[in-house]
Amino acid sequence: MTVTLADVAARAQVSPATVSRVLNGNYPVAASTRERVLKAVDELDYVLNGPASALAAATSDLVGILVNDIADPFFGIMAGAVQSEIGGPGGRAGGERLAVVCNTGGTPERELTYLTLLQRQRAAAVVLTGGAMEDAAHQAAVAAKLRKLTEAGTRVVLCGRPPAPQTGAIALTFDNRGGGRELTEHLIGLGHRRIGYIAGPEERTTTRHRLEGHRAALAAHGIEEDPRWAVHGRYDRQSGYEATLELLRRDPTLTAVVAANDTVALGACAALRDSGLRIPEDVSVAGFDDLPFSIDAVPALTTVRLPLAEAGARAGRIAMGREEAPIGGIATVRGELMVRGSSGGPRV
Amino acid sequence: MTVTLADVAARAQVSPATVSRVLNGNYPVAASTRERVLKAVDELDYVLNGPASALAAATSDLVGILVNDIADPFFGIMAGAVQSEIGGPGGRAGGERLAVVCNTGGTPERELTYLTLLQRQRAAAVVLTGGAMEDAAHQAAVAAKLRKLTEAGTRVVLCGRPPAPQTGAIALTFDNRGGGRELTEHLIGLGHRRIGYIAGPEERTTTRHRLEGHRAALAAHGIEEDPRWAVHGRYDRQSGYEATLELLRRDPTLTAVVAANDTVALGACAALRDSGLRIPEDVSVAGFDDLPFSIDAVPALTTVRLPLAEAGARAGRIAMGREEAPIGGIATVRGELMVRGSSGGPRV
DNA sequence: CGCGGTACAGCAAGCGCTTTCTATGCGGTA
DNA sequence: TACCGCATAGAAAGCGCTTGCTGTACCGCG
Repeated sequence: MTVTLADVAARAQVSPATVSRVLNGNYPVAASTRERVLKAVDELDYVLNGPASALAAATSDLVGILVNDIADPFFGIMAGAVQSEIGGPGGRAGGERLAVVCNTGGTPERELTYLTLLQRQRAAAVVLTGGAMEDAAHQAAVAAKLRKLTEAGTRVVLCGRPPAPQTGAIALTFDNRGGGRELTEHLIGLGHRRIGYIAGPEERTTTRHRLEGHRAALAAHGIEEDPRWAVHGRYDRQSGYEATLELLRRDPTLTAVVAANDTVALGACAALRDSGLRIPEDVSVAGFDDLPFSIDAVPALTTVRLPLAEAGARAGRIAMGREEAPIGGIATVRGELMVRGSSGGPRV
Repeated sequence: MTVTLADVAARAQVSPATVSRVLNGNYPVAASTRERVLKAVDELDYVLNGPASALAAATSDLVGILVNDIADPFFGIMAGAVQSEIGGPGGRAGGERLAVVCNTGGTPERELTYLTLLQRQRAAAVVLTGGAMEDAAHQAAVAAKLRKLTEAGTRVVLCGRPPAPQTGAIALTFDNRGGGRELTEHLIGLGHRRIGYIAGPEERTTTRHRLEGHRAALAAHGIEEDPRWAVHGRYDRQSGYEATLELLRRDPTLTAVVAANDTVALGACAALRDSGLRIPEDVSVAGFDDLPFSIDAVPALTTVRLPLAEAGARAGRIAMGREEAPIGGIATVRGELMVRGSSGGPRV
């Protein structure tokens, strides 16, 4: 039925061992033999049995990439960058690796299940992207899982996620707090004092850090935050739209709105326009991430650029052992303030 | 070192066979025995060895999803939908499947390599998304690969791709031609006669079909197309920007520009604005796909909505054998014209 | 009381590959 | 010429799991 190593061996008149060695290329094989084997492989159209090989060699060429939402470019960009570095087809590395992109939907259970599934597949490495859940029980469970993975020799890299101490995981953390602070300071510098904030889901680290940065900026400038100025929502456009209307209802005198990310900011812009407000003349808007479409918003979005592709690529290289891990296993990746048309001085 | 089935068996005082059966649940096991086994599994923190199990059972729980560009929401949305249906964690199906999202970058070699890699892993199913390359040699190679896969029992589904006859693959094809035609007819109906077209890469089926639809509309209305009105580019924003400038240079009297997709349309909008032209008063713009951000463009983009999530979900169900394949193995998925602010009557 | 049937549980043979250890042949050196 | 070592190929023992087949109780029934 299906052709096996043994078939190839028979055809090439060598032992299965020799065929295996030709295919893996980590043992001396005479050139003439090698050619004979390769010819047989070609003629029989032989394809290695991955599971069998993984079992025998106790290694696998699978690399897991966990993302919260694969339809969101924020994750897509990182995942693509990781994949380009792990040496899949077209990658730079030697062996061919299969990237397994897992969509957790941001739910703890699926995150754990995928981690187990990857552990079951004996994945060579795992990259977790995006913010973590703040639920203590879940964090402990994930940490335990990560520890198991690293102990079993799987390299674990966190990309855009807070460090997971005692797990052996390498962390490339985004400086969400610093970026958030810089962004709000920019608005304050423009003269804004009444600034609304549309935060992401409460239980996410990313949400909390960005909000903390925002508040730090307010505090640093002696601005007391009105509790009405902050709303929590999801990381999507509709949430931004609704939250903005809510914000406007609570305090129509706001002169600026900071969104949890660019997608939310787009929703905010739509809500403002639909409310008859001009951007930035009446209300300034700012986002976070600098996703590709942000520059095409009208006016172009002021935001904090996160080097998603670079971070993802680095995470991929570290996962493959092709780049040294940062000292202490933790590196902070900074964002860059991008001032564009959506922010301006407040109306007088 | 690592705990195996045998360890669990020993601890539960049963044979390995019994443990396996408890875990797979496809053979009667007394409730008391089952509990003892599960307790042992829990206590030992046992995780099944995927490769070993796949080898022994000659099946795998991997499902491959090929996309051209994972950072592009067009593919991300489809991939996410497929994944939600294949019964991974959170999915509806029973067994837990691992979705393997492979980023081909739109290159033939990587597409083939990934297909081989999936074949090697004995994937349970493979879903190919997005347009195909029109290179004859490559198409033949892919067709051969697909045939091998289906022959080996792997279900193959094409989502948003032309059918691959004689391969056993099920095709869910987007009606790009019909959508393109409808879109251009809308513009013609508004009074436009001088319409520029920014096509995608030449060798893609998607590109060709959309362009054919456009031309069919022109022909149907007796409009002779000026060769200067069409430019080819990539499916990205920058390409749209540059192509639009080129179009404007070639014929400044154009009253409308149709883009290969929404992303390209966004670039076109930017180029028009930077050229001092108003949308749609001076030039109308239209896109294709109706990606989430299209409604947030200013003015909102007139486009053809493709039911990406629905198609992806259906592809996933078919791949899992949970939905019957369409008769003849081919189904056409139609787009829906979305008329929004970016298109209006031509300037007089 | 004996027998067929049912409901479990175990044995053991692989699944297709990798890899250690062992064999063989040959050239070079003393 | 005899011996040693190197280069290369093969034999065979698993890797950890699944599953067909073979027990072995125990039940109910005639």
